[in-house]
Amino acid sequence: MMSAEALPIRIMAVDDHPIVRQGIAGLIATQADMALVAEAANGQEAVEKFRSTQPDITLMDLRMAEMNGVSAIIAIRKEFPSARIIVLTTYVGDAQIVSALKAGAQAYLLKNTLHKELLDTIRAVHAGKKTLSPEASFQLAEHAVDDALTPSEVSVLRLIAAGNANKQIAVQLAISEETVKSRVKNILSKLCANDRTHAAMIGLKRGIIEL
Amino acid sequence: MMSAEALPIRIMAVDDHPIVRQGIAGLIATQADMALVAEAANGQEAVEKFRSTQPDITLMDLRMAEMNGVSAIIAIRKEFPSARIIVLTTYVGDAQIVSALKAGAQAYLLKNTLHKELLDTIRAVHAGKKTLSPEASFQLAEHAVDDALTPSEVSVLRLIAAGNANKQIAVQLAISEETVKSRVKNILSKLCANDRTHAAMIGLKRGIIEL
DNA sequence: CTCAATATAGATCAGACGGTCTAAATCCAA
DNA sequence: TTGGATTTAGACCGTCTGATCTATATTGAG
Repeated sequence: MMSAEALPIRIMAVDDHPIVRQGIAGLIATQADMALVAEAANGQEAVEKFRSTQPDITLMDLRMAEMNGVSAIIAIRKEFPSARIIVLTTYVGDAQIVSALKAGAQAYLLKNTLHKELLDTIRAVHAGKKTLSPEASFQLAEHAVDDALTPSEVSVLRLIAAGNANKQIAVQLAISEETVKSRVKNILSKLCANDRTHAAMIGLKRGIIEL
Repeated sequence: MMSAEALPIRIMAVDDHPIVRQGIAGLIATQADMALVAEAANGQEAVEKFRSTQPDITLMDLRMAEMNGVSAIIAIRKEFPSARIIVLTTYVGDAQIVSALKAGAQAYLLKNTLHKELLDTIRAVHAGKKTLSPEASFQLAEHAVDDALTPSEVSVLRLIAAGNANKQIAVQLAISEETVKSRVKNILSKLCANDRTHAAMIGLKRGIIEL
């Protein structure tokens, strides 16, 4: 039989904002069954700290300098396949949610989540469950699976957003202008965009490309 | 002569993320000369709470639902012209910084600010000084004053970003298509953009328009 | 292995876009 | 009130864009 004072859930917080880490630390401190054992300000640090402390649960932001959250999740789970990671971030679009879950995140929470929901999720994931916040699920449901852009379409979209004409894109990707046009056509169709500008904005909103 | 135990600096935190407010609360709690007297999750709440508590210093995020930070600053300073407000936000572009300062903010800090710098700024602003974080100053210095878009140019840029053609923009703004073209020309020139798509992205990056 | 999806490439064409030039009405500040 | 900025509007023109159509090579999944 387990002791009444079981081992606390060991947690690492990864976020580039000191204030957010402070907030997580304060929240965890009020919970008897949890302990904050590490903090990291970017993905690189997160991987190193994970190695040295091996927390039960990692709270991970996605937008960070040095190494973004998705890359950090991939790196950590490559070394520690059983790592349990909860993404805790502001709205970044359905494409980012998909990437994070594919990379091996167990849960996805938005930062405007209430304290109780965050604590519940930590305990649920520690117990082996997978969860998605209602908002995240909604974002995913909004877009059918088949409207995902192919990698080469994404590369074209990125160059469109940077202000390149089809001809310039063709040169940079070493393909013909006609091919670029084909991809643009597909992009507009998949994203339901009126024109290339609209497509770039939708790509941003959905997290397919970054600013 | 003042007592050794002077009145603490009364602070309000405005941010739509509970975790950030928790972080600010935790930080303030460690300082003997400060006290958190109010919290608000959006601009609307911020105005109401300001009325009832009249804090010495308000820490204000910019991106919030209901009422954004700039509107809240304007509303608060209309009623209380001596209100001292520190903007505490993630990078949102030079245009937003200008708006916030014009609205009457005394200081502008990025959320990746270290705790010490935030505390220093609170004390400095409470003592009547105005400060800008180095990053904010840099963002401002990057763009000359004369490359600011006029209000009508901004309205065109917003419609460009929404995926409208010049003809559609003309109808929506009740002006001729030639006029729209004139504005587009000015926008491209002022923002140093290759095309309308590039202009929309730059507008976003600089906080001239929102997603 | 086979089917479907993807990447590639081309022709054609109307319409949209962006550059250049001009110019009048309005409005605000010096 | 006078000059400067803004807003409005137009002509002209070459280029780019997006729609439609076709068609082959490659690749990955079943």
